Amino acid sequence: MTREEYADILLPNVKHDSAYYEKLYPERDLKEGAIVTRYAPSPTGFIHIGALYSAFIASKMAKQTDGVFFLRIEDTDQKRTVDDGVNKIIDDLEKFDIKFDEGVTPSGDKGHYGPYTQSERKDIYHAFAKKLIIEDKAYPCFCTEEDSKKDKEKQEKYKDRIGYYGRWARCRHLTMEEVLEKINNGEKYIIRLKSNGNFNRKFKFKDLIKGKSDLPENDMDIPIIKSDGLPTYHFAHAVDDHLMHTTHVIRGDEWFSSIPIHTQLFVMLGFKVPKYAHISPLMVDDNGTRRKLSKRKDKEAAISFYHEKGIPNEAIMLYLETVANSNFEMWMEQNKDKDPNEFELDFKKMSTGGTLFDYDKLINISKNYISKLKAEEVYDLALNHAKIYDKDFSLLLEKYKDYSIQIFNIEREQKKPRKDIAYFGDVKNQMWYMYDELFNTPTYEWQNITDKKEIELILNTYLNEYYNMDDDKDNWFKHIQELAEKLGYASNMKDYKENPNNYKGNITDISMVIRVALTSKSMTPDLFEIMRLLGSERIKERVKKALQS
RNA sequence: GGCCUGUUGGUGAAGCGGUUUAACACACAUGCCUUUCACGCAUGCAUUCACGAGUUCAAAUCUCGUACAGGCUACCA
Repeated sequence: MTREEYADILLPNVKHDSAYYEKLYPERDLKEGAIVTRYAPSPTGFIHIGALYSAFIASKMAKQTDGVFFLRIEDTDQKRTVDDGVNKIIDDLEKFDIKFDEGVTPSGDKGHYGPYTQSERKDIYHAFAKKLIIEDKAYPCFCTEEDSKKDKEKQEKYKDRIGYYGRWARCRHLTMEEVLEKINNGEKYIIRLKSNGNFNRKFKFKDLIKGKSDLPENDMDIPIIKSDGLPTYHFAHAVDDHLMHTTHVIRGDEWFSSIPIHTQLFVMLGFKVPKYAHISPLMVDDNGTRRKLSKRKDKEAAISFYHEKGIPNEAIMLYLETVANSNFEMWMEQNKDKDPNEFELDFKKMSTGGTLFDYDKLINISKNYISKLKAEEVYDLALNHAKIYDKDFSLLLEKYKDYSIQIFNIEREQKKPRKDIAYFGDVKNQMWYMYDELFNTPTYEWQNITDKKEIELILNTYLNEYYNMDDDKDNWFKHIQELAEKLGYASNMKDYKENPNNYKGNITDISMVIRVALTSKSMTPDLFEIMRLLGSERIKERVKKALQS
């Protein structure tokens, strides 16, 4: 029996041979230096921030070199795949403006290097596995789970390296006849690589991010085709990235230790080894120790967490970019007029250790981002957020649209805008008192002056003698100063600081009484603007209300 | 257990053999400015780069050992 016939029995019904597929996927016609890379998730549900991070880096690298970025779905583990998982991934990434040049889309594949879903490429993997069998670089293995468990126990006992290799690779030396007999008996099998590596020999490897290192050769006869006929990750990676002409494999650093397997697979298959860039993971502090951000344990791993808070997607991207390349922030500072997209990411500037996910920093970036938006943009975004997470508040925003925009415009759209909205979930908390519907039973935060009589005196004197709704800001302030003087308060801080004993208090006390009476809060944006928006009717009403409380 | 990788302040980091008294940003603290808060401005916050030894005229930067942390060690990706 020839090896071809033998391979046919092991992997029957393969329509084409590997040469056929090699021809089907020709070299890409791209300019020098163009990066062809991919995002290759398993469809296991929502996308988390770590995945978003690597998808972003990969997409940006392709874009800035006029390369190709494609989406490949790695669904070779059928137990883990989730219904509609693919659409969720595409949806999520779209929100962050990450788009694919080719690959899986909701309406089918796009591009000439498909299919882009691994479960649809079974015939292709089998063609290449057959090639390996014919060349005596792969063989069937009939070991059961029981067998490998026993071997593992022995290996542990004798302190031997754990795994299926060398003398432990018992099916490696089965003769063709023995194999055929087992198949006739109906025994199940997988296909394993016949490794030619020597664990005690090292080879030099250069990762684009991690730099140079010496790695031991792989000597494990790793599975390449599972008993369900689907390939393992390693094998699919080699076949797909070769056929799809991926130039750079950009992925999470948990794959780094599989490099010996992957380079070996490429070489044994006769493929050119691609360049690798292993991204270090985002970490969290878990009671003093750091660990990788976990989809299951950490609420901040889910994209929905930020969505719920109302942190703009753009701010998240800005944050991820500063984590990716720490010189990004400085670049932004020096190129204020430029689009952040013009910044070029550099593998060499990516950190090699795990980065602690810094929520404070994200908030700061978000705050700065929102402060630069126009009032109307803030209104739209706040409304969108409220529509989902605070229906009642969204109704108010819609009912008083112009009024709300004016509130958002206080101390905004100027050189040094107010930075008080960190995320849209916080908007109501900052401006609820501007809506009568929400100003029902406020708790007044009186400061310094708490004596009811004094408060009453200040407010009444102000309303009766100094308040003029038509005042501009200068006159308005002048009137407050006059009020202060009349009641024995210092009208400017300098005088007060020189002789504090000459006064009952100072102008800040007077303003505070008015501020708290009108809003109940001691911290608000500019009082003059607030009063202008409230209007004289409501000012009078609110003063009355405050005095009754 | 084995094999890799990493370790610069509260955090992210820059620096990678000599003008570095270790950039910059976040956080924190104080002061100034301001009718409050915020903004802005100023100042402070690592005498030292996990620890130990070595190489060198010179080390955060090179070498080795130790400790700690992370990853991999599946017919999961």
